[in-house]
Amino acid sequence: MAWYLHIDMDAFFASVEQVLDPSLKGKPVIVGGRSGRGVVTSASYEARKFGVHSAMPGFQARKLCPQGIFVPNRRRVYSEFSHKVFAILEQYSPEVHALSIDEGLVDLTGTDRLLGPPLKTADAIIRRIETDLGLPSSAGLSSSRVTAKIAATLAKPRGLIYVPAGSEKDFLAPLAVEMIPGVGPKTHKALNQRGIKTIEDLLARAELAERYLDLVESTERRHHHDHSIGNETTLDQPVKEISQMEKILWELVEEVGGRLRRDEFYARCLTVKIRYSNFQTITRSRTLPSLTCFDKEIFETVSALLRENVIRGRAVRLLGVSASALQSSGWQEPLLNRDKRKSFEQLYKGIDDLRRKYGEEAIGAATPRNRGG
DNA sequence: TCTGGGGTCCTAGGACCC
DNA sequence: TCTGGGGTCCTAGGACCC
Repeated sequence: MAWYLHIDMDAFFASVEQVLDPSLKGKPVIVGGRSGRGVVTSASYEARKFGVHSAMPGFQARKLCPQGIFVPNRRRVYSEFSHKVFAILEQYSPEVHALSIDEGLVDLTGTDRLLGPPLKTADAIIRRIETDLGLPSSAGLSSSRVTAKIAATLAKPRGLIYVPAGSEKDFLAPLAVEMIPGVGPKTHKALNQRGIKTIEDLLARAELAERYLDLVESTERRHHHDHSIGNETTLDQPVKEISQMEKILWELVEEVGGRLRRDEFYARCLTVKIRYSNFQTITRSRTLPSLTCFDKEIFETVSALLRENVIRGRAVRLLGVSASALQSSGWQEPLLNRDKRKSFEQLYKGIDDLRRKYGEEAIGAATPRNRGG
């Protein structure tokens, strides 16, 4: 019998902030949403009482919860805590999958001889995360991965739901279809229009059930078969000038290029993303004849894509750059002749080191980058 | 003061090849 | 003389997730 434990951290970013600053404990902490166009990325349960939730525009959160304590996003800090959480999970099973920064799937199949019954282990894991790191989490334990995930969601906050083998259908049947991961607003609406409101309704329509539940199961199977690295930014003010857009594009390129080199990847496909102020969004991509991880080459491609595709005179509110079809540089054939590539890599490594040491402004390149002069 | 930023996956059409 | 059928790659858009 397979046993899957799905762990989902409660209000993860906000909880980390409360651990790092205990004076925030018990208070309505809201991460993100401080600047004009920002949105909330995490809200403590104290803040949720006021109706604040993640993805909510900041101004709305402030209106609902004026006494909220707004703190900036600290992605790197949350990543470090995420690693600590997974380090704990890995002590209970060799099969641990990170599904996101704050969700993990632990395969407890066959661990009972060593650790005891899965339910006992599940309980031990969430206690351990709480005592070692001070972080609350919720969990679902089931013989199916999807059911475990749904159970973890229903268990929130600080809960554990166990779905005994054989009772999965009874557990799922009364739940709303939108509880199924992968069923978002559009699919939800489409299903509702056909009179399908619960998972039981869905199961009664064999052909649909197959489609959606298959879709869900395959979510688990399909790991990162590809991979991409991107950076995008919403502008403080919409921009109409190409030259201004290129300055911003250059900053995005430096970020993407830096990450490619740090993670030792070459990209074969580059994409530029343009969102106009009416929120219409287009992407334009180009597959390169050869691989690259160099800022200058990336910039040449994405700025060409921008110039060829942006509609002149229309205000742009967001620009993005992303690199995909990545290949690890560890085993990649040399793209340039060996010596040339080496010297390029040394040059870029030097630049990246300086940036790390002295900050982003320490060193530029012979391309526009100082936004606003 | 409408709507972030990081992603993954799926679909669908066209080019191109055999 | 019309018009097959399979496969892969590329591109664009969109749904969805955290």
